[in-house]
Amino acid sequence: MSERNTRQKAAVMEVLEGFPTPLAAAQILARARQIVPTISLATVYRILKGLLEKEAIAVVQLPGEVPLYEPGGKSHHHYFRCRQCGFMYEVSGCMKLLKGLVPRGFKLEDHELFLFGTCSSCTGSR
Amino acid sequence: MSERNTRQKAAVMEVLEGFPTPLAAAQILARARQIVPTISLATVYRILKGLLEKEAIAVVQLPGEVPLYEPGGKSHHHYFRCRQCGFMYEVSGCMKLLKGLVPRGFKLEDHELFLFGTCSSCTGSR
DNA sequence: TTAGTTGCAAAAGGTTTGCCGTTTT
DNA sequence: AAAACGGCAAACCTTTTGCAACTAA
Repeated sequence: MSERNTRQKAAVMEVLEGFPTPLAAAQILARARQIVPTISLATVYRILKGLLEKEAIAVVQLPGEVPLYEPGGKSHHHYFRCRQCGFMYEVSGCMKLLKGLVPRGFKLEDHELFLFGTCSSCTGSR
Repeated sequence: MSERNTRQKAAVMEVLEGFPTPLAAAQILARARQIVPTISLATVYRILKGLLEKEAIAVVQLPGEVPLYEPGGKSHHHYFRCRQCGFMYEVSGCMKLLKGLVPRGFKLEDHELFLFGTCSSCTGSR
């Protein structure tokens, strides 16, 4: 038989879509429990896995941190993480300039970019 | 008292410096054991931690993979990982062009970039 | 009815820590 | 001799899996 629509799946997607930044599995669990109190962490992981395969969500893998999840379908983007407040700002307009970085004969298929620094709220800039 | 010079530390550094690409903790252990057969994984981790603090080595954190370690003191660089053969090619000449990506008022302090694709050996290019 | 799902608990994989005996200085 | 250090095993954390009970269709 085919895939079922369960309260748990709906809750996970609702959490992901209702939050402005990517979330870790544990955070998703906490928020999903406000909707379906009995949902377990194992279920969250299983649902995330399924959603990833369907590309309904995407993973954000900051170096050295646990994976974060966000709704899929967004256009190509990267993140700027503020070291002061921890907030992750989406950055778009990523250049194809990267192509110039690889030697002749190399085929660049994909890339991952993370920016770190201080956001305008934290620097006091306006 | 101050830091000691042990065979284990020497072995870990020797492994790291003698290898062309970054290595994972488990790989470092395997190779270090050829020098000091009794060295343990816990010791490798403790030594790596100490070397990191002194910045004698650096970590390479590919998204979704275990941390890799390389000798420190290299100039700013990134990696191109070939999806066919898995080899990691060092890429330098990273642009400050990134600065144009962040909004006004944001202070860009650091960045992490990973390139993925196929290397020239694997494409058959010459 | 019944195959996909869920919860729970156990397992796994990687990294860290406590304890105590060993080694460098 | 003493402070560091190393080995071993246990602890930790996050993610995965086995299994019996549950539930959407």
